[in-house]
Amino acid sequence: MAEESPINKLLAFIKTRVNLTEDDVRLIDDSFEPVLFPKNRIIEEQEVVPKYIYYIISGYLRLFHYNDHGDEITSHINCPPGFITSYSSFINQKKSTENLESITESELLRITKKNLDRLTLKSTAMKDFSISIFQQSIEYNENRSKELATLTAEQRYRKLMVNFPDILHNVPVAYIASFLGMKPESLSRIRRKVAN
Amino acid sequence: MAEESPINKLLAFIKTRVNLTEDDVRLIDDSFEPVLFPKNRIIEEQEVVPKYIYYIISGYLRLFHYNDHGDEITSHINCPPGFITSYSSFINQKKSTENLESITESELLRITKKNLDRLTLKSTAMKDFSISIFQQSIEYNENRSKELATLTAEQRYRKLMVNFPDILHNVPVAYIASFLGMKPESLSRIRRKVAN
DNA sequence: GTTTATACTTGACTTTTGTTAGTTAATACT
DNA sequence: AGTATTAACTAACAAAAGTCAAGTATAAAC
Repeated sequence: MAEESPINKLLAFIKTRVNLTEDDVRLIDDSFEPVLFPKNRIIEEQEVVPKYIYYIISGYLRLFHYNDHGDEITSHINCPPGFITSYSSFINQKKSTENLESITESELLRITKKNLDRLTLKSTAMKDFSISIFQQSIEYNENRSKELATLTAEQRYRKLMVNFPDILHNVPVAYIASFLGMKPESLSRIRRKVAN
Repeated sequence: MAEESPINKLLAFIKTRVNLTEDDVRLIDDSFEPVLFPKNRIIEEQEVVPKYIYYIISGYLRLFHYNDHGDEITSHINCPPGFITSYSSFINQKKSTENLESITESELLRITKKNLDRLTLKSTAMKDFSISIFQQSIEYNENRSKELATLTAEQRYRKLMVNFPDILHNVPVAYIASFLGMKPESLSRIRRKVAN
């Protein structure tokens, strides 16, 4: 029976989507590097080419940037199981407009673009898996756009609570408000209303 | 000197991103099919797997669906130069949640998923080009999410006018309002305000 | 443990956007 | 051309979300 190491968790996640040979498993094992970050650590910085894509073993992370007034805008929040990076910048290996930051202490598995390319060349299963991850990112953003365009602030909050009920215990409400496209004061009011 | 046929327009567009061999050109020529649609024609239907991705030679098109109240929600509007399809559904060849409709009379070049796969297998340039189109779609939706989350209705309208100044002469304001995530009455008010 | 700083909430008010209903303008039909 | 139909605009009001300025709770620092 497989030990619950970070790599085994990643392998289990990959196997929910594609079938892996023993060679695939060895390649994956060689390509990903485990890292641990304390809370509130900037992991990838804006104006810099993102070096890694990260699989989240534990912890909460976010992508954010500064708007014209110097306020932080949180564009993405994620937790296990899943990957996080500034996707379009990582794929194209061009400067990111976003910072990647750990919100809580985070156990991650990271891989460089170069090693991911090597991995997807050597393993057709991993090529399929990689494509599925980026397709999922397209779907995610199409859906996020749709929700922001059509739902009220309260409806967006309710959907988030259904999909990520634990987020409130781990992520500051100011980040959540920004991610949902509203002010912290508005989220506060909505939370009070929804609670009763 | 190249004639301004639909295929030559597409080739010119592709050449702005990748270099094409003579073989590539021949393959592309064989793979895309020119089609003409009158205005207000449903080209791909929701609940059906999208058959083609379309390169727009002329005309305006949109993606839309019906919400719980039966109202049309326009999630995307496009015009030349560029492609249009329900991306995530087309890539995965699964049922779309969106209708693709011509807003004005539209000249298009279409290609099936099967032929696109064949084309990208035979031509590395077209593989690179294809990837760049899907990467652009990721960037587009990331940016659209950001704008919907952070900009006011008026700011979103102003940005659209800067980027697509001709859209008002070709697309009903009701579609534009829906696309911008507001009601037609709000857009009407904003337009009057911005005009003065 | 007390203090300090930060995060979150609350209330009063303003601004923005949605709603409803009526009017005008544009388009389609015969 | 004249009528019917649909699209777009307007105005008055309601609801939602933002702003500003407190206050309270929570967590960090000493």
